Amino acid sequence: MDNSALQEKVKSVFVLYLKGKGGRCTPERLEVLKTVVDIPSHFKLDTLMELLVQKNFRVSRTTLYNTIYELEDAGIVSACRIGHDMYYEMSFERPRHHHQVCTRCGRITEFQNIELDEAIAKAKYRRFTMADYTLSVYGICTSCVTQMRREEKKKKNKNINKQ
Amino acid sequence: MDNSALQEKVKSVFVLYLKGKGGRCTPERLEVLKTVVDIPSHFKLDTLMELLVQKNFRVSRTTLYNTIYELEDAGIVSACRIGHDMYYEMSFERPRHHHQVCTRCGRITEFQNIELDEAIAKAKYRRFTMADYTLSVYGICTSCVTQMRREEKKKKNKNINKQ
DNA sequence: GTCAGTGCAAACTTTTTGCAACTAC
DNA sequence: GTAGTTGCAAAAAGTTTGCACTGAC
Repeated sequence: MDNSALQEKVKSVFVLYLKGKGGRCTPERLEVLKTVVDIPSHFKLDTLMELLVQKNFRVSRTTLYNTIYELEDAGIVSACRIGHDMYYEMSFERPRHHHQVCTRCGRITEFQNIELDEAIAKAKYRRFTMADYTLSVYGICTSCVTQMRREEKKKKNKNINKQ
Repeated sequence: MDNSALQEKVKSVFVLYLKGKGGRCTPERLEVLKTVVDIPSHFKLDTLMELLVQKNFRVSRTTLYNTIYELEDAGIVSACRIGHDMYYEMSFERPRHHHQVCTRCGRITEFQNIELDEAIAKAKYRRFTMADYTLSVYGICTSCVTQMRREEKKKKNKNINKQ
């Protein structure tokens, strides 16, 4: 599906959702949605704000929060806490994925793993019916490992020179 | 291991950690640690504050944050975001577990699942070395399901009486 | 015309920071 | 004695709320 087709589809879902609850299709909501759909992965509310400013579309923080919550409710956007920050991302028709957080550089990347998803879906829960889940994995990304090795080498060389 | 043995063990770990980095064993830190060890599961910083107040032990918020961060660093406490709130829990010598969050009543319970842990440990990650992870499962707990059914029944009965 | 939605400012919550006084070592 | 810690108060960051005005229906 190309971007404009996705845009249309998501928009119609949101419009239907709004109609269903007696909500209104304001230009703010539609523009926020459009911007969100164009973001390829997770984003902070601040980033979304900036993107809208870049488009010369002024929205208040209040409306941004309001709209994001509506989008969550409509099942188009999902929220997740990573570390100390709140991130959002379009979840509509995106395959499920998880987040890898590098505890050194802070970069957050995504990975998919169907076996894992199945294991979580099949797991037995205590007096509980699972509907959704978030998995965040913490560790070190390979580029940080490389960098750390390089730094260590430098340190060792310095020590040798000192002796 | 009974509670006082655990208390001793955890304390010695913390003291060693503090010595190792040239930190100091202040009465505040030791009392916070003792209180944390006595909490059976996850807690908010505010709850910890209240428990200390109940003990007539005055600590400032600043010190509480400071100490919790030290405890995290020492590997005694781990932090996790659930929904909009930050929780802490003693992780020292506790088996790994995950959180089930009921999206209706907000109650957070724990569950263990070794197969899941193994699946996560064995999973292939993209340019990344996994060190730790958090899994939060969202859904409805059985007591909420029961309550919802009861309410639905009541509603139906009302409608029948109206007709 | 009506009522939901918007934007602003202010409030609120949680966490961080600067600094003087204190105290563990 | 001295450096790490504490507690306060203020600042900062993120989110929510009250309210008058606006505009989608």
